[in-house]
Amino acid sequence: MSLNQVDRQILALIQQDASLSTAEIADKVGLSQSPCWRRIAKLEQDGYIKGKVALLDDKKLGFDMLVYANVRLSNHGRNNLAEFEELILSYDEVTECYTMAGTMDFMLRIISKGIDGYERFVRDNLLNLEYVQEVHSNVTMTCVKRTTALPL
Amino acid sequence: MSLNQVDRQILALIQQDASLSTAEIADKVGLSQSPCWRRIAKLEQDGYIKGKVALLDDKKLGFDMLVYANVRLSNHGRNNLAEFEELILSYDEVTECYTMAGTMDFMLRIISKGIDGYERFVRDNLLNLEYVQEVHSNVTMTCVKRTTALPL
DNA sequence: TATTAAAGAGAATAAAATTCTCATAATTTT
DNA sequence: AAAATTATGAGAATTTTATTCTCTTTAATA
Repeated sequence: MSLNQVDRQILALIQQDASLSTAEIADKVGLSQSPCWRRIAKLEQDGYIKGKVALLDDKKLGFDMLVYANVRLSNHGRNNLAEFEELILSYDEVTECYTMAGTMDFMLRIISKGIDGYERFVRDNLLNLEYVQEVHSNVTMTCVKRTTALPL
Repeated sequence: MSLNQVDRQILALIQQDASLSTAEIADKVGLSQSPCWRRIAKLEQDGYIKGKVALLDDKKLGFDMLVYANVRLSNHGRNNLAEFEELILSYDEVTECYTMAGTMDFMLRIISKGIDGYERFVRDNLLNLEYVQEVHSNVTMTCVKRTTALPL
């Protein structure tokens, strides 16, 4: 099952604004409402659309600290990767986590309230773990751009 | 204007799933539909909710390459920050961009199709610029976690 | 060329969003 | 403390949107 041009257009639209009505979308892509609706339903069914979410204003809610932290585990820790990853999933402050090519590190995106909030998180939840060998914090200053949209 | 417990609950819910109906949300937070709707409307009005978007499956759409690139500008480039940032905004492959504390670098989150897609992007759009001094690519391997939700 | 499968249009229905009116509780003012 | 104002909730009414259905057209296949 593959996507045609209209499908891509639909995806491009709703990844920017999921509050568009199917009628509006239909209009923009040159379809009538019901087939447009069916396409969207199919895109969800087939898993192209993972979900719809509201994006909140982090600054306004007090989250003024955004840090990308590189975490290096000890040899011992590498045998408990599953455990570490479970923990990461449970920490709401960690909004993203990747393993990196080259190094044996994890990169974490950590959002918190103030430097103190960040320090508390790192101390209590990362340095805490015996198998965490090193945490290197890369603090962001200004957000120039941030979008969830893919370059379709 | 400040948020009460119910407002926070509402935000916590819709940042996870924006397809919930106001009736469902109302139910979960212990309100009836209309006041719940009004709260949500106010949260939008007041800017706590920046928007609603559909999250797409990047892998499924062919975006299998995710890189965090550190970009260092020359002295000359630092006098054209505005121009550089404008460009960044125009590149759909760059989904995030921050200036970093400490260094005078930018950190870019770049999503593309394959190594070749990435290389093409960097060559054509970054190395291209005379005032870009250095691009350091940090390639991600596995995505352990990724959410847009704030730790409310 | 006949036949089947995909995909679109438009109308009908169901569900949800939005608005309105009224009641209650909290807060402020006198 | 009483009166008045404001904020917030409930429920019904209305409008809009999502969803389903039927029919037609187009495209693909035998």
